[in-house]
Amino acid sequence: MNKSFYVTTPIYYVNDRPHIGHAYSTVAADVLARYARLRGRPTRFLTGTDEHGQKIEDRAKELGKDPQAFVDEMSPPFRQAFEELDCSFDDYIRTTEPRHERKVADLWKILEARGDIYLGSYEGWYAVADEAYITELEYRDMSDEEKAKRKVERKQEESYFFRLSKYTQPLLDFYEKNPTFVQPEGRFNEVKAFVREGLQDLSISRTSFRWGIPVPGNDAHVIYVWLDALTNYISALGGPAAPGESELFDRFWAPNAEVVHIVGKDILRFHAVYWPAFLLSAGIAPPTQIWAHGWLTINGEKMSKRSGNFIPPGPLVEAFGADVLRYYLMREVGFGQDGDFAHRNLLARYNGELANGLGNLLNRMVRSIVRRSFGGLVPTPANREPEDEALIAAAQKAAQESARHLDAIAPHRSLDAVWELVAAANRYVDQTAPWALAKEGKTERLGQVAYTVLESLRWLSVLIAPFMPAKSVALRAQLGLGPLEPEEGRDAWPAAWGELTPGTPTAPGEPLFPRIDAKQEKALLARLGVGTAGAAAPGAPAKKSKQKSTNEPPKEGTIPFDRFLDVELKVGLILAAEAVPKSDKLVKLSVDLGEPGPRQILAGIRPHYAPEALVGQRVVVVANLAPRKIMGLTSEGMVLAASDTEHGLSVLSLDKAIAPGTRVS
RNA sequence: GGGCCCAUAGCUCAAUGGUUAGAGCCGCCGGCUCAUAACCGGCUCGUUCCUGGUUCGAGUCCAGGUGGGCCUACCA
Repeated sequence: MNKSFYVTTPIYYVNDRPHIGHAYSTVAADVLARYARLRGRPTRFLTGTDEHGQKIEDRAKELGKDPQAFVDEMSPPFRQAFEELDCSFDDYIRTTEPRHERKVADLWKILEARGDIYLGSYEGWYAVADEAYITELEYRDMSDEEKAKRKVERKQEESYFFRLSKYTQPLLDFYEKNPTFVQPEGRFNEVKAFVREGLQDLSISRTSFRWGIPVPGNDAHVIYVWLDALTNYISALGGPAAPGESELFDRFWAPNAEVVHIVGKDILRFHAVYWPAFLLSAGIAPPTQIWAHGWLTINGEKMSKRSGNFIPPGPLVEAFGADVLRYYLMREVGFGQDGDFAHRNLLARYNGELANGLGNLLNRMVRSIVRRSFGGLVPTPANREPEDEALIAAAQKAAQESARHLDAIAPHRSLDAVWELVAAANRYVDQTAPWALAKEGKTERLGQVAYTVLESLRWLSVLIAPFMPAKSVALRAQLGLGPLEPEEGRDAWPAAWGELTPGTPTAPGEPLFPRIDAKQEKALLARLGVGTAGAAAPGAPAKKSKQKSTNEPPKEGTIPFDRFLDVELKVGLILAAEAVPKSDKLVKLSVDLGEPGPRQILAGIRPHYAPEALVGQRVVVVANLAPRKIMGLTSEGMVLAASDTEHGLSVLSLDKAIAPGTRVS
């Protein structure tokens, strides 16, 4: 278990402000890092920002700023947000730092020396927002809104390519040998399926903008942002580097090190396919594991700036404290699954689990029982009764299980296991009824009972430490203990019962988690700008719903009327039709939509209709569909049709001569 | 079109092929009173999506179907 541990978050693109999703990834990585340190493992935790690319260049220009000045302004809020969240990163890398840029160039030269880089040219649809070309199909399947949002444009440029195709088989072999390389497993299946289809060479340079790392030996090109960005994971360690050249690289990117990249499911392919391919080419071992977590919705709705549920972590930290937010994020959502961030649920968990559960346990014992009966000193344990043994067993089980789940990167399960102990301890207090023992003057037994609970609390202070570092310190302070001080090589996870020293003065203090009553709750929610409508009821969290809220929340599976109106259906008169050469299905139609000129629309109806039979037909056309290019031809709309296996396909047509261009409703 | 994943209580989720399918939350009833209107106990709610199959035994394995999510592809 003394393998060194290197955990990373994605580096965050600075064309955005920090939000709860960034917080989620980073907190998860922090929990793993803090846990590893407690276990005595040499640990390194990296986060940072991704600062190159066209989007940044454009945005800076819009603002009339130098790109460097712009990113210098945008990066610190991330760092600050993570500091506020008590994230214990050892390094914060920015891709505009010289230490990084140098290493990206080094990696490029290595790939080039391997013969895996060549100069070619590339034409396709380019999504400026993603800094990536998208396939013809992706383009076609994308809504207009989406295209505008992602700034998709046609582009041709000279480009360097990485021989990704060469790595199809090596990657498949690598996956075979590393069956837990990608987690969760379902995501790994998707990755494998993608690679199995065969990989295309990857364009890894751009000439269309300047804000990037220049290609070594050809200043006309800058290096593709993903090659740039992914390299951060090693550049921050001083890699690529020959053995002995960089101590960090030797230590944390070594055969005996465990390297875990925490990523969002949206960037899995870059991490699970491109990144290991680059590394294989460079003769560097790929990471141990890529963990793809899911997305958070906010009170049941997709997070977006427009709908006002773009949640920055700052106000939440202010309202609840970093630890509570961290706890909620890690407790509520199964890691790897999508989940919902619901303010109501946060409050429910706060009161139910933190205040009533752990907070009250500490309070009833330290501030009341120990203070009154033992003058605030940790009592001396006496003979153990079976019920005491049961609680000790519960503590041991909680420690083992929570560790097991953290080892498996299942933080929510880990907390589940810890709260089993909280519940067991509260039950134990009820069963043993220390107040009755005090009344009966059974001091010895009372001492044993109190000690057992205090020692359980000490264990709990360690078990919660990865999740709630500040609360761990506060809890330990009340027990008369100093903060945990992890040391490499010393496993601090609780294992031995009875390390709490009798006679230690406890320090009863304010409640660890003061209960939030209904009135405060209302005020808090108002301050956070959360209405009652959007918040899920406790115990009945909203299932993720795609609807935007309107006056009356629409029923599941329905859309509001105005959404329907977004689709412009019109009567179209087919003026001409011909089969598209080299296509089995496509028919090229010329359709009158009552506009100055006819539209060219492609339809996959060849097997069911002879082209000439279509001429003169009045059909229903989606008139405001984004144009799509299919087999080199542009289609400016869509003809509605229905099909089943029995009858084949049937085009919707009108039985009266309604004028072309008439709106269908 | 191809593929992957999922479906268990009102909600969120557990259950190496092996008793009577569990836990938390919500709800109801009761107890206790050291404690933060906290804590503890009890109760209600299940055709484990459907139909078949394998097996001594299926929530679990297999086939098909239904519903949902996702990946992928020259279906608008």
